[in-house]
Amino acid sequence: MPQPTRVRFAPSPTGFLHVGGLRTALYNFLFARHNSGQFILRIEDTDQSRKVEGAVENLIETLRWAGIDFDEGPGRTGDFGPYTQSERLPIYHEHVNRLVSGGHAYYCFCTPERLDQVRKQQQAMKLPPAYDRHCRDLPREESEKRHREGESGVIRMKVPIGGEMTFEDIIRGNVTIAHKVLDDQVLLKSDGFPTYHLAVVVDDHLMKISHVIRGEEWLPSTPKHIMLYKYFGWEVPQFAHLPLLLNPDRSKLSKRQGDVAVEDYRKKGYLREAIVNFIAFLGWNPGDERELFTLDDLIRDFTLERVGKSGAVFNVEKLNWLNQQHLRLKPEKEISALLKPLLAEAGVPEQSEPYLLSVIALMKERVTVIPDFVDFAGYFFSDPTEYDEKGKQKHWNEGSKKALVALADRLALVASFTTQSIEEVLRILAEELNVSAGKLIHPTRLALSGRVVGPGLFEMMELLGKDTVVRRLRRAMELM
RNA sequence: GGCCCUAUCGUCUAACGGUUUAGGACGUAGCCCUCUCAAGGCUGAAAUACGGGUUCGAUUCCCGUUAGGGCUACCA
Repeated sequence: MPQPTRVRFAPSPTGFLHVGGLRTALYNFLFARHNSGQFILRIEDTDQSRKVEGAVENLIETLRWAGIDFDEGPGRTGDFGPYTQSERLPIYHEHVNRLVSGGHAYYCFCTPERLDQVRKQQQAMKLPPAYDRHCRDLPREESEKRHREGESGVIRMKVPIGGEMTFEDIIRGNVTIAHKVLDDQVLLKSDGFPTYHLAVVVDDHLMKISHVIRGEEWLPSTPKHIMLYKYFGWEVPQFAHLPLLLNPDRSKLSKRQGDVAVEDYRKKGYLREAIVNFIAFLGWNPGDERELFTLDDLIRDFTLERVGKSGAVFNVEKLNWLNQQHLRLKPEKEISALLKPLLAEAGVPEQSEPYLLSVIALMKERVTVIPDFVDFAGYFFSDPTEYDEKGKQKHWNEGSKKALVALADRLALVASFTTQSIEEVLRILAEELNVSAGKLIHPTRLALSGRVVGPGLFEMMELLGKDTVVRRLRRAMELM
């Protein structure tokens, strides 16, 4: 009977969800769904000093926004809770004590000052910094006594002095690390909290995690984790270490070189579909030439075998393109729902739904993110007050003004104000005036929208309606 | 410094020893379409880091060099 697939995303609540974190969460989620397994959210808040208020709620909300829902986790029932590490302290104490009794871990009473001094000496001697194992061979009775008497200290794991460890990573194959480069890692801090290394192993085992899918930064410490599994006598899960996400200069993706919080992209008006699609492709591909994927498509096709090994640069240009693609696929009604709050915020009076839908239909192939509708299509909601300077120089002169006066007069008489009839009126006028249609089209667009770019003029005019068109045409005479 | 990982167009990537004049996408250049801008279509420039092996044959396997990244905390 094969083990059921159970994976987890285990962030620490130190701020906003990072795009790298989102990708780790996404891959875990996709892997779980693809294999009909469970996806668990666990909060790793063992560092009291780095805790950020509201970070957990923010994290969950961002995952929810992205469409990544978890089966077990904080605020959800599950058989393996609690899912927040700070609520599991007794579990870690019990387990670390087992390690001490078994001779696999020991009390260490070295002060931070001594540790610091040792490190400095090692550095001065150009030795690799590591704990000098000062307390490793303290007699058990002595250390138990000192502990009982309340002496402050930590518990460290005992790493074998010689030998090496080889483990298999689904993405990277065999990785070998010599025991001698491994430190006697602290497992339990003096504040009674476990370190990541203890907590992750205990929880992954207790929560029956089958595959540990996490960032590459954990690769060097994986041997310590495996060692702990062995010390406990537990079965070791499978590991998959994901390549890192990079800045354009190929350093680890960070603030300062652009936005790294998923929330930032959300605020900029990127679609969740585009973000998810884009993030998924940073390190994974389906093996063929398809690029447009919905979350369901990803679930269907995602496998760890097709995840790459090398870091991927987060390239906004491609995200923009993907966002455009998803925007085109998205029903106008949904775009409208996303757009309305932005319009309200910009002070645009409430529009009727059919009108808004028509504006979206006309503009959606010309925008990259949702706020572009507000920035580029404001003239659909109010008369222009400014006119493009270059456009004025190019298209606005006595001739065009005169022509537009005539155009306004004729349009005012049109009974059925449709794209076709408007175009007919304009082209006939152009012919009569013996000028090219462009000589009327460009100044008309300028007068109606204040801009030199935009959707097809006749469609735009139909949508604006006769009254508005005639009014703006006449108004432009005075304003320009 | 030590250890580990990685290395195909500017970027994301395909190729799992031969079907390859190394394919696609973004971006970029040009053309077409056209009332502008987009969208769309077509065309172009653009890569196997370097050096050794192994092999009849290496982008693909091995070694080294170089470069980049990660780790090296009582942070995760």
